[in-house]
Amino acid sequence: MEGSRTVTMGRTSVPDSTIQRLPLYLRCLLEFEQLRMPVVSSVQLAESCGTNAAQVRKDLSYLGELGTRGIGYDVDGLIEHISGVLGVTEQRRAALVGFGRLGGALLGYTGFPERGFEIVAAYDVDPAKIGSVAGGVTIAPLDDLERDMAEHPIDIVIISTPAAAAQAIADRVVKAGVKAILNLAPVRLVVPEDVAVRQVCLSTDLQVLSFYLARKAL
Amino acid sequence: MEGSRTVTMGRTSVPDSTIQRLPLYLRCLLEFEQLRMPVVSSVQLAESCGTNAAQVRKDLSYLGELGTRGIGYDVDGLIEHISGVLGVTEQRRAALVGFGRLGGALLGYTGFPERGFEIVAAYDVDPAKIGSVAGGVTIAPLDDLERDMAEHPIDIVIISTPAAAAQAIADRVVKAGVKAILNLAPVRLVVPEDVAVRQVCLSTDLQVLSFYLARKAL
DNA sequence: TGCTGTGAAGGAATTCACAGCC
DNA sequence: GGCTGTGAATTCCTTCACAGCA
Repeated sequence: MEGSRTVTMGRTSVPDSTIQRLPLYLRCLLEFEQLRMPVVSSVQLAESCGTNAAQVRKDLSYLGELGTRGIGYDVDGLIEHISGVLGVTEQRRAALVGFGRLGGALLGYTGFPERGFEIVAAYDVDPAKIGSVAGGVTIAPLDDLERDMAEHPIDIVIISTPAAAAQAIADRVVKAGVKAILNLAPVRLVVPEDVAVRQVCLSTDLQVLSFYLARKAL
Repeated sequence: MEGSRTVTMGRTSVPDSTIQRLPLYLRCLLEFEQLRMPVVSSVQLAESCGTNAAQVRKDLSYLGELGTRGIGYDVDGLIEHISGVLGVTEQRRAALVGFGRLGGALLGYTGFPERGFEIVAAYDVDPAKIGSVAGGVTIAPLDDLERDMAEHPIDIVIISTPAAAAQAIADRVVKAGVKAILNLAPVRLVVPEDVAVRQVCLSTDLQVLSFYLARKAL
């Protein structure tokens, strides 16, 4: 990852920026579905997710000819299709490493399953935490990680350890065959290029906001 | 924000993409500082934050002529300068709305102050939570929000309520004069264009990772 | 007529390559 | 010689505008 710009997809290729918007489209479509709307236009979809209609049409056209001219997009069909492209039609198996406050919050979060994810295992090094149960999983010692993953493969690992421990964890899970990591620790992970990493850092986002405040005040 | 691409900055303008990398540079520079390195080159900085040297030089050049040809960038000076541009030289005051598991984790997080932020107030609607203390602040009833903010202005509001409540909170804090919001609820907030919003959604990131897994498996 | 799908145009961001300075 | 700063070139993304179809 890190450097890749587009991803081959069937005969054509989907830009990275489009991929990042697909989850957003999906979320909006699910709202339209709950409103019992059978069809949406690119204008409606754009409005509900804060883009413009041309963007929506271009993005969706990368996935195929999903709409009907003169009518719009079938909501259920589009949900189905985008879910398929994102690979969340069946549940993805995630594991959590680092059962601190943040890790605990994630284990308790009930929104993942309906978005295609389930946290099926959690690990920590602290003996005091091992054995406790949260979100339906029992915290296991970090040493079990490799054995567990060999028995029950994991799609995505979520790292919520302190910064200092994150790289070592990444190395271990990569060696265990994991190809996708969500990193919540404030460090840039170094991984082989066939491993996808996404970095979430609230401090970074806060600093970006701070920049806009600073500009505004000038 | 939402739509803005570049931001005027003195006589010139800084691309949005550059701004998003500044916090990353800052983090790496702080590591160099701890290693007692007085000077870094664009190559070193690029390496430590996973970009390339040309990118680093371009980005930094938007902020002024901060380096010395033949030598590199003065670490302390650059930290100072970027902190200034990001507006985190003095502590920013943040307030948290929604003291659930995630909100609690944020209040407990000790990393914010060293990155220029302090959570100075926290609110919730649940009477059972009001009055409890976490991370040095007492959870106040949501109704106190406007009065508190009138007395002690807040720079940034962090919304960690359920999705359904987020927009109403946003409306209230915007009315109270807040110009920057970090939204952790999985909904697109609608705000006036002079208000900056950043959306953090782990499900979205997980789905993007899932996409890459799906492509890999094809 | 209404709305999608898409080539073409326009605009941004990244990378290149080298002039300019230490 | 080494490294920054930056116009120019390239690549990527977005927007436009309209052809094509229900």
